[in-house]
Amino acid sequence: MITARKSPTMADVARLAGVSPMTVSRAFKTDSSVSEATRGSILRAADELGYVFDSTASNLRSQKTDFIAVTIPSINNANFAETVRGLTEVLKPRGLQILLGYTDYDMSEEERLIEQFLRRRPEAIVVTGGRHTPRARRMLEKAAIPVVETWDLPEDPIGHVIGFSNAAAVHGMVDHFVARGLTRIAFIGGDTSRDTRGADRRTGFIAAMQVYGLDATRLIAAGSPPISMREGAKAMGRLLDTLPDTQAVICVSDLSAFGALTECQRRGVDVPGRLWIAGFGDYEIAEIAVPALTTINPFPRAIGERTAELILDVMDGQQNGLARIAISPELLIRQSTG
Amino acid sequence: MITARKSPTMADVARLAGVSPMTVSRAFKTDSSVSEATRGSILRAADELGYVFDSTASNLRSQKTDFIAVTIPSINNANFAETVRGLTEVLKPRGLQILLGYTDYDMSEEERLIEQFLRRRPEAIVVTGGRHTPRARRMLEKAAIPVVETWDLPEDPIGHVIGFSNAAAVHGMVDHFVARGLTRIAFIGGDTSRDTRGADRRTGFIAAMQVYGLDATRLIAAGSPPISMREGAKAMGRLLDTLPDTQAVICVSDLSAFGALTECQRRGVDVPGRLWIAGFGDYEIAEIAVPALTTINPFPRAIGERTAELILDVMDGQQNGLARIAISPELLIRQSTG
DNA sequence: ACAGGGTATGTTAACGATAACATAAACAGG
DNA sequence: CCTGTTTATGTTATCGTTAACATACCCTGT
Repeated sequence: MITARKSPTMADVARLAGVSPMTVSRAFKTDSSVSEATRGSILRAADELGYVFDSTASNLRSQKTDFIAVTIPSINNANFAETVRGLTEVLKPRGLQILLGYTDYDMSEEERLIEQFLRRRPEAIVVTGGRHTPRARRMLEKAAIPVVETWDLPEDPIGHVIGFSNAAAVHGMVDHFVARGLTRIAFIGGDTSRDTRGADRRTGFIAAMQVYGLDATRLIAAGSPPISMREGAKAMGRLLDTLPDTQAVICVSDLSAFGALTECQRRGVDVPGRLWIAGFGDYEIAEIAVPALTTINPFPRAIGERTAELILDVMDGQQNGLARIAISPELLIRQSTG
Repeated sequence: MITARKSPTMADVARLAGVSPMTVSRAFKTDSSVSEATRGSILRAADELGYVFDSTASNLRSQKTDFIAVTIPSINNANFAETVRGLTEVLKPRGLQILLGYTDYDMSEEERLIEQFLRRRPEAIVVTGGRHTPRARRMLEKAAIPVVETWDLPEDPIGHVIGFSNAAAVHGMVDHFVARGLTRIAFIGGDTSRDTRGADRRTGFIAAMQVYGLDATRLIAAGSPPISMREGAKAMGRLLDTLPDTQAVICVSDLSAFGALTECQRRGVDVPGRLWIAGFGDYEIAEIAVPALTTINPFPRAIGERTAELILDVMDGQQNGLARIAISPELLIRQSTG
């Protein structure tokens, strides 16, 4: 800390090791042809000087950053975290690093992030969802790198797509309930379409109810998305107060579903005896709650893994056209529904 | 996509706008002195060409990356997520971007990450916890940037510290239970010290029990940290089977505490009637569970905010020596304990 | 009218690595 | 023994931006 002189460069290491800077550069990438003796003395010299490789220079000259930019709606969400883990796990062995940002479910924040990220010259960019501001969309379209939209199956994709239909998944859940003989089914979700995937789930609910000619107006709006356990509980309170004859509730996520369940526990409402509750996402809480919650597993880890594999294929020239990979969510029937 | 020619540079923009590249550079940083007319025509030219500012070149020349490197143990953890949110919120307005990586509670993975990150020349680096591999420690010591260790109060810190004593926090919880007259208290945690903060909590538990001359051997090891809800439930099963006279259980986190609670629900064990349960972290589930869980709030958001503020102060030359900021966790007594 | 000071722009060189090309030495095969 | 190939290293120029310095012009006050 006393001597704050400039940090050493490859030239310094080269001088100490008695070789040219180019040889030092080669010694630092494992695949290159440098004799073991030379590499040894270079690494020793680097260690002695406390040399730290400078990626910023390397990035500029080689026009490669080894960054994969990723935007997710929230960093505090087990589902998106799993997608990021899937991505990381596949990309790390290839020396690619994730540049992660979260949008707080805000499209204009997403736009800001995308702009920032593209300036850093990532090798590819992964975004969550298929809806973006016009400017964000334009930036992605013009970016000369692979673009992957995930967690959705947009009709008019920008580039590659790896996801599923949120609407169809919830539709399938309604199908199941109707097949079991229920008719008075409600939906708890956020009160705006900030969370577009949540809005799609509500859309799927309404569409399914209408297919069966059932009342599709039992919709409880529970605050600004993403709604929390607490908001789920409050919404359930309102539902029990205003539509007490409801037979089943589908919640926009497992978190709100669990909150709803706790409200039933507080009020002594028997689940599933008097009311069924289902969620979305297959969070850990859904499996362990008492009763365990019926939910939908969208395979978030697989979304991340497939996305990473696709990116690697594109980089290797193995993938030519634009991919559109549909993940099939799985309906998990548990004790909370019958 | 048809024309894949090289992307335009400032020189191209300059040519089209009829100015020098330097003026383009100035036009792209808001604070600089460029006439409104010139800036306008430059931005128009940039837009026409689809120019995207190249940070990699800027970073190299200006020796500034505007990156703040941050490593956390897990990306799927509401507590660490809050810390990252606190960091982001304070750093974003200053144009600083977080370079986030997670270690999976693995010190050698942390070492790998730190090395990768330092190569990217961040303006500062934030790590979670005070224990690192010798090499990681050396790299941080030699890094010519501010280093902040968080979520802990290490005795021999590398640089700045913003955190709290996990041991002392749990000690305080034991104090409370003992004051309420309990003597047979157990601890549920992971079975290795991979999660050093979890291990510190167990240490604090044992120390406190010994202070009161109580049996400090009611320790249930529940798998590799961080332990999940499921593992918490399994551990509670073992506790009820082997030490049925236990009066209270302190769990290493709210997640395992909630898992433990569900096991009691499945077995018909009354909480808090027959057994008290407490957790750590003040996750949302602790507040909404029925009964609500007693826990400890370590103010993860504040840790992030204070850390970011400290970094800004150091960068502004407002902070000279090494900071050591102690956060005081808050004990939250809820229905699950009495 | 002229020194003094700000404002708007230009010129030059450099940040630290490496792609592309060049070369010397070692080696192999007929 | 000589040509052809491989292996290990060196030389040169460059990636795209901006720090540092230079300059031209327009004020303003006395």
